[in-house]
Amino acid sequence: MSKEIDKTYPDTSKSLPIAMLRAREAMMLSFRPVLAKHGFTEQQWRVLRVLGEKGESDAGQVAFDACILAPSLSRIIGKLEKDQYISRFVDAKDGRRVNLSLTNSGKEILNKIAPDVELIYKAIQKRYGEEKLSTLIDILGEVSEWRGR
Amino acid sequence: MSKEIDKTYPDTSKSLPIAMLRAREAMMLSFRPVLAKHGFTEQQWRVLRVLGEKGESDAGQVAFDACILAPSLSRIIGKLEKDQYISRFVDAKDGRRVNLSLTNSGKEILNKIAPDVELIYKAIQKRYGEEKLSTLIDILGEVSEWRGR
DNA sequence: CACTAATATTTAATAAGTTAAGTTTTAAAA
DNA sequence: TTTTAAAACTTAACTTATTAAATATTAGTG
Repeated sequence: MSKEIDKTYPDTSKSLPIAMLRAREAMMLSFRPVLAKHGFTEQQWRVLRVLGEKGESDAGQVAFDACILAPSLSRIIGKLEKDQYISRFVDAKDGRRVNLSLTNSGKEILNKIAPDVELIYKAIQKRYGEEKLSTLIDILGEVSEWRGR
Repeated sequence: MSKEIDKTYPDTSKSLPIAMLRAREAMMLSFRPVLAKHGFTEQQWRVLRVLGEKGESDAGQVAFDACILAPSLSRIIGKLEKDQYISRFVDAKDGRRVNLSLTNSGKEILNKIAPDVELIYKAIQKRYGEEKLSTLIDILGEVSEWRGR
């Protein structure tokens, strides 16, 4: 009877959450400096992008789309509003809801930064191939539906 | 000439970083409560797991393996050491390096929590199939090599 | 209509992420 | 050897994440 390691858990290299973390981090190392150059964090950028895509959306939906928890979003939109990139106004029909949209200034900065970001994305696509990345996104999409056993 | 949207950036649904964020978040919604039940955060857990796997490792290596930046790790190991789950000692050969390892208490808690975590992982595997998940991990591994354009 | 429950957001407290700067120790150059 | 540069880690300052609690509004009940 050898003195073995009690290994009831998988190697970290086979951990899905860690694998996703590493892959994401590798990409963000390229994206972050571009955003930083314009004075934005990745979270702020996600909020701007989501609003640019949807035009107008309530805070809850933006939180979901940008993958940011409500409490974090509250402060993020607080700053973006202060900096005049977004507008915040209470919904007319439901006083609990807060609707958000880009200001002109917000649209301008979005269109200004987007090409730089897209450039990096294109380089990634070129290296790994659209098919592989699209497979990746598909599987990630499926796994995103996971809602606990 | 129609009044089109200036769309030089992709839909957020096609953004790889966001896709990875959402997929990871879906999983962590299952894992986090288990860790929280035992009083650990996911980052603390990653540190414990990495040390359980490697036995002993310097801070820089642990930071890489656990996907945590050095400044964050400094604080995390500060707490784990205070709580007696890990030992921290300066390397004999290189005075700059700090070596880390699990205490007995750390090993115990690791072996106590691991089965609960593994249970969830098995459920995920059962639902999506090992092949698909292994494809996912493979592609994520490739993308992790990305080092800027 | 009064009362209770549910929703949407915000505030608060603690932990972690990110960038820059600071320390200490080692390696390399002059 | 003295000086400089590099490496490993820590500290600091600010932003974000996470959980829980608080606020305000709407919806549902009796």
